[in-house]
Amino acid sequence: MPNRARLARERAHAEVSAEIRRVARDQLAEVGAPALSLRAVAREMGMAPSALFRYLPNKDALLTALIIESYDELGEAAEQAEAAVHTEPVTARWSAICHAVRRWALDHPHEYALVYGSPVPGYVAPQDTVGPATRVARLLSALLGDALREGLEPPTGPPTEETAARLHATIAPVRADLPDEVPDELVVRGLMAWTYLFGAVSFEVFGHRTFGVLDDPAAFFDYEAGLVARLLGIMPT
Amino acid sequence: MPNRARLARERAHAEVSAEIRRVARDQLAEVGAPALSLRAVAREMGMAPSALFRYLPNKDALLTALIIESYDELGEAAEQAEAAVHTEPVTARWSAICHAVRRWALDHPHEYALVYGSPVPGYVAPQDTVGPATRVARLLSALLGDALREGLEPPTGPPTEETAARLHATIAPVRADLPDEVPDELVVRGLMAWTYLFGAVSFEVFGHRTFGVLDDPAAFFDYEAGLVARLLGIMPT
DNA sequence: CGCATCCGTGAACGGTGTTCACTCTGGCTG
DNA sequence: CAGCCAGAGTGAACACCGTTCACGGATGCG
Repeated sequence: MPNRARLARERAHAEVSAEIRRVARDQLAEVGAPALSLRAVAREMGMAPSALFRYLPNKDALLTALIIESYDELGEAAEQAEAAVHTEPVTARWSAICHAVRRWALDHPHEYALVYGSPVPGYVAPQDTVGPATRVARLLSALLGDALREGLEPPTGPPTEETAARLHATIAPVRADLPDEVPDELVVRGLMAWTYLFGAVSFEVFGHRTFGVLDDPAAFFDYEAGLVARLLGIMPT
Repeated sequence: MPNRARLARERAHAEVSAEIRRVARDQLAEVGAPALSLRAVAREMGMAPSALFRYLPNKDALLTALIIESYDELGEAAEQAEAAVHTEPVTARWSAICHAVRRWALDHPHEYALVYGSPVPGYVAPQDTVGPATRVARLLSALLGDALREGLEPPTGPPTEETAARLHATIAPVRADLPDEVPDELVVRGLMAWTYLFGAVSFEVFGHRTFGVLDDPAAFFDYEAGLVARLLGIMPT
C-alpha cells in the first residue's frame, strides 16, 4: 500500500470532484436543475464530457450531491439566523428561522426547487440526504423543547382516546429523536408549523402568491409567521 | 368563406389536437413532466414528430394545456367532493375539500407536481391558467362566506392599527372578488388555510413525510385538516 | 382547370447523457 | 533500471431529444 502517493492521488481526485460540484452549482443557480447539462459543466472545465464519468457514475449522482449541499446551505442559514437571536424569547427565534428560510429560498430559487419542489420521477433519494434534509426540522424540535422550558403549557390533545392512540402511533418515527417529556400534541403542532413554513415559502417561491393574490408577500409572510406560531400554541403567551 | 368545409376542417383539427393532449396526458401520468417527449407522443399516434408542429407552436404550449387540464381536474374533484356534502355544516365541507385535494394529488402525482411543484425555469404561465388555477381557492372563499352566515364570529385582527392597514393593502388583490362583508382577518385566515392545505399535500406527495417522519400520513392528514380549520378560526365552534 | 391552404413526411441541425476503445503518464514492483 | 498497471483524459459513436424546412399530396375554391 503506497500510502503517500495514494493519498495525493485521492486528494487530487477529490479536488476535481469538488470543482465539478462547484461549477455545477453555478449552473444550477443560473439555469435551474432541468437545464443543468453535464456537457456544459465539462465545457466550462475545459474537459471532454466523457471525462466527467471518471468522477460521477451518472447525472443523478451529481444531482444528489447538489441536493445535499442545498439542504446543508439552507440548514446552515437557518441555524445561523437562530444562533444570532438564541438568547431571545422563543417567539423571536421562531420568527428568525422562518425569515431565514424564506430569505434563502427567494435568494436561491433553483436550489430550493431542487429540494422542496417536484421530485425527479425516477429518482429515489439516497440515505445520505436524510441527515441534511432534517436540519431545519431539528432546529424547530429544539425550539419546542425550549418553549416548554420557558413555560409553554402544552396544548390539549384530541378529545377521544382512540384518535390520541392513533396519533401517537403515527408520529412514532419523529418521536424517536425527541425528548420524552414533549407531549404528543406538541409534536403534532411542531409538525404543523414545519408544514406551514415550507408551504408558505413554496407557494411564494413557486409563484402561487403573485397572480392577483397578494400585493406584498413579505408583509404577509411576516404576519402569518407570527400568527401561525401563536395559533398553533407552540409559543408561550 | 366556405362555411361548411371550413367547419369540418376545423373540427378535424380540434379533434387531432385533443388526441395529442390525450396521449400526452397518458405519458405525463406515466413518466412525469420532465420525461414527456413530443417524439414519443408522435410515435404513439403513428405520425412523424414534425407533424405535431401543425398543432402546437412548441412543447411549452402542450405543457400549458396539460397544466390547465390538471388544474381543472383537481378543481373538479374538489368541487364534486364539496357538492356531495354541500348541505352539511361547513366543517364537513372543509374536510371534504381537503381530502379530495389530497386524494387527487396522490392519485395523480405527476399532474400535481406539474401545477404545484417546481415551475419550469424559463416558463411563464399564460393568463389562461389563472382561472382554472383558482378553482380550489374560490371554493374555499365560498366556504368562508357560508361560515359567516352559519354564525362564525370572525377572528380578531392584528393588535396595532398600522399592521392592520398594511395587511389590508397586501390582500387587496384577493379581496377584489370577495364580498365586502368578509373582514380582513378572515381573508387572512382563509389564505392561511389554503396555504396549509397545499403545503401538507405537497409535503406528502413530494416525499417529505415518508423518511422516518410519519407512519400513517393519511391519519395525520385527517387530524391536521380538522385541527387547522379550528385553530385558524374559520369554522363555527 | 389553376390555385391556395392545410396536412403529413423525411431529412437535417444542434443539443443531450452515456459508452467504449484508446492513449498518456506517474509511481509502484520485480 | 525495466516493466507494468491504475487512473485520467480523449474523441468518436449511439440513441435520444425539440425544432426547422423543403417537399408531396390532398382538398375545396374561384
